[in-house]
This record gives sequence, C-alpha cells and structure tokens, in this order.
Amino acid sequence: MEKTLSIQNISAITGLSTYTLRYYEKIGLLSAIERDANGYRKYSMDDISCIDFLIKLRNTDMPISEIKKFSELRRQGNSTVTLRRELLENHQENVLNQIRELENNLTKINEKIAHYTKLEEQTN
Amino acid sequence: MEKTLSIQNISAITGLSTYTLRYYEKIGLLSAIERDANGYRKYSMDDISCIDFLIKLRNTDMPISEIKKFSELRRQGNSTVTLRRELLENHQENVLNQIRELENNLTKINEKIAHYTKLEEQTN
DNA sequence: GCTTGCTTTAGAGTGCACTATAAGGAGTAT
DNA sequence: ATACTCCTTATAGTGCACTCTAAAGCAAGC
Repeated sequence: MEKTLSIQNISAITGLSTYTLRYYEKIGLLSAIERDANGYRKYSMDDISCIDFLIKLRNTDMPISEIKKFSELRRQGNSTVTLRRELLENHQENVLNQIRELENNLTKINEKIAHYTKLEEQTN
Repeated sequence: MEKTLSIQNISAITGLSTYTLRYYEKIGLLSAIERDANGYRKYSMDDISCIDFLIKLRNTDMPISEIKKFSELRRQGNSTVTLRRELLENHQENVLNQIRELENNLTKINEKIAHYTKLEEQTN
C-alpha cells in the first residue's frame, strides 16, 4: 500500500494549480512524470522536491526559460553539476541585487511616509 | 531662457521609454502634463520627482492600479495626505515581506550551491 | 448501463504592462 | 517646396506566465 500522489495531491501540497503543474511539465520544467495504468500522473517524493525548488526559483524571479535550462541540466546527470552551480551562483547575484534594490526603494518610501506624517502633524 | 523638458529629455532622465511616458499619462499615473504652443508635452521638475517616485513604486511591485489610486489621491490635494500615508504604509509592509521571502529563498539557493560544491569536491 | 467525477490532451483565452504602428501636424534645413 | 525630424493621437500587437475550455477516456456508485 504505497502512497501514490495524484495531480490534485501535488496541487494541494505545492500550491500550484493542476493547470500550472501540467503546463510546467509540458514546457519541460519538470521531467516527464510517471503514469499509472490509466495514464494518470503519479508523482514521487523526488518530484515534490523538484517542484518546491523550482517554485523558489520562480519566486526569486528567475524566468521560466532559465529554469528550463536548469532542469535540462539536471536531466543530463552528474556531469552537469558544475554548470548547475554556476547557473545558481549567477542567480544568487541577481537575488542579492533584487534585495538591495528593494531596500533602497523602501528607504525612499519610508522617507515619503515620514514626510506625510510631518504634514499631518502640522495640520493638527 | 528657461529650460523646457521634452518627452525625449524625460525619457533620458528617467529611463522610461517615450511610449511608457505617454502610456502612464494616458492611464492616469501622471497628472496631465503641460503643453507648449504645438501641443508638445512640457515637463516640469515636479513632474520628474513624481515619475521618479512612481518608478520606485513600480520597482517594488506595486501594481499600476494601485499607483493610479495614489496619483489620484495626490491630485485631490492636501486633504488626502492621511490616505496616501496609509496606502504607502500598507505597501511598506508588502515590500518588507518581499525582502523576507527573497532572503528565505536565497538561503535555499545557497544550500543548493553548497550541495553542488560538495558533489564537485567528491568527484575530484 | 448511466451518471458523476476524476483524469488526459491540444489548443484557445486572459491579464498585465508595456511596445509598436499608422496617420497626420508643425518646425527647421536645403 | 520638399525632405527630415520631431511631435501628436488612437489603436493594434507583443511577451510572459499562466488559466481555462473542449472533447474524450476510465472507474466507482446507484
């Protein structure tokens, strides 16, 4: 009685819609998922890890084209570990820049809030 | 001989394309820009500040619909200062959450890089 | 055996934020 | 006066990342 995970299960676990899960598979972000006798998708625990990681890449604004490259490298096996590391290190830099820019912009927003607060105090 | 700023100037200063500048004005992110005798846009220093700030809102992922609300409040004058402050404070929270989530995801990316580095060391 | 509810696929549609095109007007240069 | 280069408007097109629809298959319950 091994646990088989349907597309609905995976949708509930990952938060991605079933549409998105099929879409990601079709465009090659996910390796072809195993099928049962009916042709229904049967997800493994390993598939869940993959999906969780690619969600993190998406959430840090890696474009789908780049995630696809990463997935293809993974499918090519151990010989691509260095390329995968390099791809992630490049992305790491992007994420750091994103954080820095958000922080800079946040400072300006804070200044504006402070300005408005001052105006409110003057009006009272 | 006062300096008049054309749409090209503003494009160069702000980094937004002329298309985008006209688009932002049309949908109401920018208050109607002054025109010269030929109907050409004539931007003021104040317009530049407005544009610079709305670029910061965009860069922190405020949707255009929300920036539009903010711009409309500004146009309504001093009585809306509190509403504008509240809108920005709400956005401030969003930006903080974005930063936090990026940092969490970055941690996972870093872990993956460390994992790959370890694999590379074992292969050597 | 038929309905309900899941699954499959290919392909169409959506929403956001631009980005480009087309048609025409005005100012300057030759 | 004609070409060039800017500007204007309205409107059409693009790219990304989904999101949904349509048509059909299978399987359990009544």
